[in-house]
Amino acid sequence: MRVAGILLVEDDPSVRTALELALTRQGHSVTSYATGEEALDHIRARRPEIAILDVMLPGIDGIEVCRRVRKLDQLPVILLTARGDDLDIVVGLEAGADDYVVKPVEPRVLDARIRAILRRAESAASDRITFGDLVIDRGALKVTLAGKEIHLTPTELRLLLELVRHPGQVLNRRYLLRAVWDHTHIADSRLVDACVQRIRAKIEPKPAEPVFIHTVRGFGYRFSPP
Amino acid sequence: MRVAGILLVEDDPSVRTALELALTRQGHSVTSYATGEEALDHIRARRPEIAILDVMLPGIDGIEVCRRVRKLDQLPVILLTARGDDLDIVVGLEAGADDYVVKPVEPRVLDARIRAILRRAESAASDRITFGDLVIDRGALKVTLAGKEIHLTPTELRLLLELVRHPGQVLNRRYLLRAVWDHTHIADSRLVDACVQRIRAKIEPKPAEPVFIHTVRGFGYRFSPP
DNA sequence: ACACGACGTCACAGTTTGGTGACACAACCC
DNA sequence: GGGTTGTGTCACCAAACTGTGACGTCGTGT
Repeated sequence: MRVAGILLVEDDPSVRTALELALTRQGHSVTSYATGEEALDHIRARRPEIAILDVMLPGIDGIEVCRRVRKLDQLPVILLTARGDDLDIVVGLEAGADDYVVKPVEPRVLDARIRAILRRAESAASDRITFGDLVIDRGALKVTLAGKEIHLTPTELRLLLELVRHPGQVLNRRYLLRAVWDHTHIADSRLVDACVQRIRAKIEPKPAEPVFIHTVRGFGYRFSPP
Repeated sequence: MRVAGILLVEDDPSVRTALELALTRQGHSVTSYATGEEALDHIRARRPEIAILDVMLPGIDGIEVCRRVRKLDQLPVILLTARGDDLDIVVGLEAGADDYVVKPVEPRVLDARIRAILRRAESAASDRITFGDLVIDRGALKVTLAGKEIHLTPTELRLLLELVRHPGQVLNRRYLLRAVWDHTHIADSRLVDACVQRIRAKIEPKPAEPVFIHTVRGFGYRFSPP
């Protein structure tokens, strides 16, 4: 369970409140701090979705916060600064930042950049993944197809999640047996096939021509979005 | 063996060559085009790691290329433009671009932004090798030729992968029989030949004049890119 | 030019593989 | 207990795959 939201770190109170207000208006939930120390505490405790860090901060500066964050997390980071010379940008991005934005910034632009970064980070980190009509919520353990909830049994769900964890990759039957079932299973069994078939019957519009779970004859199965 | 690199699309020849040179100097492998149509073909056929698209292009513009790319792939995209007004940026990012860079751009900065995006996209990257029009994805066990997926049977795929594992090397029939088939096979048979022939029929534009799998009379076969 | 061995080509039948539905059994819930 | 649900197994079938051998073609050395 994660608390969604933006972490904003900016020492100038007027800029801070202005940005906080603007981002809130764009529909984000924002928490803001004035120092890097507070920001690091917040990140450790609350796991925000993304951090927007001013580079010039008293104490630990934004670049350093970014470096430390990178060591412990994949948390997306946008660096924000008044200085826009090339060296600063290069240094900032090399510290692990995902984007580098020069102040003053139009709120709509910042919002668009936030969304662009979240969009990419989401596929890897989020609890909810979307493949066309198919939505898999790993947190709620729920699967919906075109808005309608699909009931999957525990085993089916585990198998589907295992396939989805490696999108586009072919997973062989032995691997799936180990990952989804207890490793105490005979190597040759139609168990995986039967389970795949049951999942298909539930999530594939035309089970005979699967769109999500593809058979790779002689090797195994591959989950790939349509 | 070549690894797919950066796709650059820019209609102004002088800017294009300048950027291509600069990026090559930074250690990237760059392919460049002047139009969106060519770019889309290239993407389908060669699966680059990242695309850098000028927004203002004759025919299909960069934004539209970006939109179409997003529909079929997770390919990272950087939009490049001379116009830097806010609305453009928002529209560009909402079309699915990962970053939006305003020209003129310092090569080091562009390089840093490329690396920042690749860093984040990397987690989803699978191991593909590209030989001209031929793309072999070892994770997905998929082979595509000029963007079209080629169906290979298990044995054909195993043989092709074995050949590709040693690009430029001549592999003799006995070795291939051991590696691809069970080692319990008679040494002399047309088996390898027949399988090579079947692969050629699928991946070689003119099977009679093979470009990928070459016969080395008296020794065996060699896979080498065109 | 000729012979010979190496390789390409092809069709086909036996085998393998995976889809499918049925079924038995265990677990679970009223 | 009686019904319901989930799960593993099996048998059967269609489709796909593959090895084989016969034959054609090509390259090479004499």
